[in-house]
Amino acid sequence: MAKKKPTRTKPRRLKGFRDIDAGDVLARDRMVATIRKVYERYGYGPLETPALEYVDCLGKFLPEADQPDAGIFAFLDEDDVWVALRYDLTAPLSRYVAMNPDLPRPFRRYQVGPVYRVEKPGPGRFREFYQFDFDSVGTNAMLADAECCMVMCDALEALGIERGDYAVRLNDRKVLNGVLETIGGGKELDASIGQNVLRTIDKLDRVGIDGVKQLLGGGRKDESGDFKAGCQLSASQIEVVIGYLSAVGETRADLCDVLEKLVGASEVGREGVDELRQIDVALTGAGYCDDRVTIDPTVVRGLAYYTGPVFEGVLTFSVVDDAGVAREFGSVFGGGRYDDLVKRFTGQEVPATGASIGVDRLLAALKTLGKIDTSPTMAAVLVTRLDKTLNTEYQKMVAELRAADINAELYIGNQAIAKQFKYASDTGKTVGIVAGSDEMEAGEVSIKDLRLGVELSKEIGADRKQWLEQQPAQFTAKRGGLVESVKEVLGRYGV
RNA sequence: GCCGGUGUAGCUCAGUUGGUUAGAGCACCUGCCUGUGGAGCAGGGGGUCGCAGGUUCGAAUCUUGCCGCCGGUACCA
Repeated sequence: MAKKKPTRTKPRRLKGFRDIDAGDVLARDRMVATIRKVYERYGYGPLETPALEYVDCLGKFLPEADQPDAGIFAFLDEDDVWVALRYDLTAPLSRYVAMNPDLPRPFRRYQVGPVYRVEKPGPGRFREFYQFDFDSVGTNAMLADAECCMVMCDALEALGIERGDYAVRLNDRKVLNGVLETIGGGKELDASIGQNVLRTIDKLDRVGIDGVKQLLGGGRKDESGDFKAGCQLSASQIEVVIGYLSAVGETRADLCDVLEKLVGASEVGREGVDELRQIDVALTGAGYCDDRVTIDPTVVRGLAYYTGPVFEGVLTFSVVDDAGVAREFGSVFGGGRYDDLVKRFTGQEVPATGASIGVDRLLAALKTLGKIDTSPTMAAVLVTRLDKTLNTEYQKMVAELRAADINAELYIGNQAIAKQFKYASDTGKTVGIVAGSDEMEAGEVSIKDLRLGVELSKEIGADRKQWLEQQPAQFTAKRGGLVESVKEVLGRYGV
């Protein structure tokens, strides 16, 4: 008879979710700390809201279907009410503002945390990911939007990304809408067609200008032979859109002049251009010129809730993708003005504007640039336990080191000394301390430079015995000089 | 969601036209070496061949369905 198999639980992880190891957590914390300082320098303060919200407050409840929108993680709570994990930090912010009408306005806050979406995971794309937002609620002044652009610039520069390696690109949804009005012949274009046109413009960087032309018209067949139906615009309408997308100007102000002509008689269009002009003036006044912030008619930023200016921070240096093609790293910041978000709670217009960092993407960028420390270990010193009857003494040693603000770990496993050194090595320690009866009698400790040791070990030949006797990376110190000696070794590596 | 690829040990992969007990390298563990990380040598653990069904005397291999992963596409607050 076959042995009965124990039923074991298979370790599994939810699709699109990640375990984040020490190096990445620490790197992310360092990055977040740097950005937080920039936000605070502008006067933004922190806010935390819960990960779970009532679905209707997130604005994703479908009353007809009597259930939440697909695309969010939702469940019925114990009272049979739909509850969901937040899918961004902006919806909770508007809920918070609506619940706290006495907040001084403009209300300015930053928030960092994980958000959740039920989407197909892809490269660099997860179902749980971090966002880091800052927003100003309660002002319709374009100064606020201009400031968002400045904050993005400052944050990227604070992270060590050099001017020229990034750009903030600015546009205005009202200008986009003005163009749609124009091709509608003065009348409002059918909403779904308008959406489709915006979606198509959003694809510009992937399908190119010719692809956009095809998608605006009859449709497009891609490399795989897949056919995608187009927006069915007329040739003259397409021309207007393409003309708009190709608009250029020497400066932001020049481009505004060009855009003004393109939107023609459209009132929203003119309004949008006027907003861009105000932002330009504010930015120029603050010294943020065209080398950092440009107006880019191709920026759409999804179909979201944006009502006015939209902007994105992109990294312009190129990276080689998996296919071996060099391409721009892409967008790491995105944001814009959303004037209608609080209204659904209070009925009052509460103008707001802000931006959000894709934390994971930006972190990936910093890693490829080598601009972030990803060293995983927190510990610097391992005190080994050669002789288990000396535990008290070992504990004194780590206590002394810790009191001197040195990260010190006492080996708490049960392995022999050889394994202890391997452990020290595997966990990235810089210094190993050994003290057996020999040392104790002499009032000494042995201190080993583990990093030097690993270098020297490369030269060991067959003569292991001699190597062991000499221990060139090791020296003895007076027991009383423990802290000082450890500091000396750590100092060699700037730890 | 749709299209394509793929799934064998912790990792990277072999596994010939279906045929004994499924292999290698790396990693891991033990010993040589009970006071020192590497190398070497010797040994060891670890796989219901993604899951379920079908064909067959016999399936990792052929077949169907499902799932996961990777890539593209759609969507993207």
